Amino acid sequence: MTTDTLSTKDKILQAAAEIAKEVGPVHLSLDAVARRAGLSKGGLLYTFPTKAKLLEALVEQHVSEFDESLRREEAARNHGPNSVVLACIAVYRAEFVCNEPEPSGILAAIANDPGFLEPIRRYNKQLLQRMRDNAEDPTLAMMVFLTIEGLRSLKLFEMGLLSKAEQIAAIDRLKNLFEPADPEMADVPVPA
Amino acid sequence: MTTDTLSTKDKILQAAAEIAKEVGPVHLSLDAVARRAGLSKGGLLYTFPTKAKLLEALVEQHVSEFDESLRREEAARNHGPNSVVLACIAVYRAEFVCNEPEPSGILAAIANDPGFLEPIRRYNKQLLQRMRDNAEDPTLAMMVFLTIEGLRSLKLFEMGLLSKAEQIAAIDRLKNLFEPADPEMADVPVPA
DNA sequence: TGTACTGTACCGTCCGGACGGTAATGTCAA
DNA sequence: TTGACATTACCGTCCGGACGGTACAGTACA
Repeated sequence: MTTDTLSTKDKILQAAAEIAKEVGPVHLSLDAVARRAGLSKGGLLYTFPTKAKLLEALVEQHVSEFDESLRREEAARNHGPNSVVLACIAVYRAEFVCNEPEPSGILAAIANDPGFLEPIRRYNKQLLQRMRDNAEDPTLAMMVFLTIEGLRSLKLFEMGLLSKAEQIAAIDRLKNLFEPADPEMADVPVPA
Repeated sequence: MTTDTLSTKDKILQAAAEIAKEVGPVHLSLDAVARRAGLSKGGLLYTFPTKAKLLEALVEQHVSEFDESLRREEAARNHGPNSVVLACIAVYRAEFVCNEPEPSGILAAIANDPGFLEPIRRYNKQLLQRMRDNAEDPTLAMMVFLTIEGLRSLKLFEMGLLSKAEQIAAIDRLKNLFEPADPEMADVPVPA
């Protein structure tokens, strides 16, 4: 039951993200989503009673998926110093290596109603705080956050500026800023 | 005449960006833009014969404004080494200090038609190339590009994560990576 | 017997865009 | 310098279509 529901939900969510990406959030219609997801409009409205609920789910899905991965990576690092920053880098690296699709759904949600930014704002605020509190060099943590945000943005808008290798190199260089055993080296970047 | 025309155009462009920001790009209607810009729908359609043309102008305006500022800053640095990166940082810093509004218009354009990403993609590709070619440390140039992109993204989505002071500090720290007279220090960040 | 849909028909609203004006200003030739 | 026409910069109205959402009858599986 739950599995079936989730599966249908996921199909819808995926369809919505795809359509938003293809034709732009403005032209994301429930009819098109239903068609792509392989069910009727009635069925779609049965699962998500309004368009707003669908968009909300799109945002929720993305944030909670990221958070789950992050917590897992943090735990794997025993919540030690810099674990939040490193976990964040690891999650982004993984979702990048696994070729996860860009979250066009979020864009669609925001385009429909800027109010959907609020939960994301809240989450990011709290995340950045945790990154800094847990990092040995808070300023550097902020720089990492910004760089990842830059990579994310490039991905979100499908700018094909950097090759996969370049992006992974950037991520790994970021990681190296934190991982050297010698703490005095923590804010010295490795040479190119 | 021309001044009047430009003024009307600018009023429309500004109105469109404001509305997009307030109600979301999806709900950006020509009627609303006309109302906000203080003219009739007919007058609006006279200035921009289609909605697509309006959105195109929104994108064009933003890109060309940035490019003009950039070229100016580059020239001020006599096109010497690192001048592109430094100019880029300076432009972003200036438009940030001057409290320029976030370019919600671009979001609106993209939301209407992802095709509007293409010119931006092209511009960014060429910009990044120029940054690297002109920089003493191309990898570091890329990192700067990503960090600025991160700050941009934060601004675009109005995440109020970093205080003004923090953002300026981040920008200036970025600048310091390139500006020290001693070239051997070029990729060592100043301590926080 | 109910949960999870399908399929269809329909309603009200909104929107982009076309169109037909019009008033003010400019141009130019007789 | 005046009358004829052109251009610019708008106004107000209308329409076809799309979209979100409702309602409801039917169906298939468990």
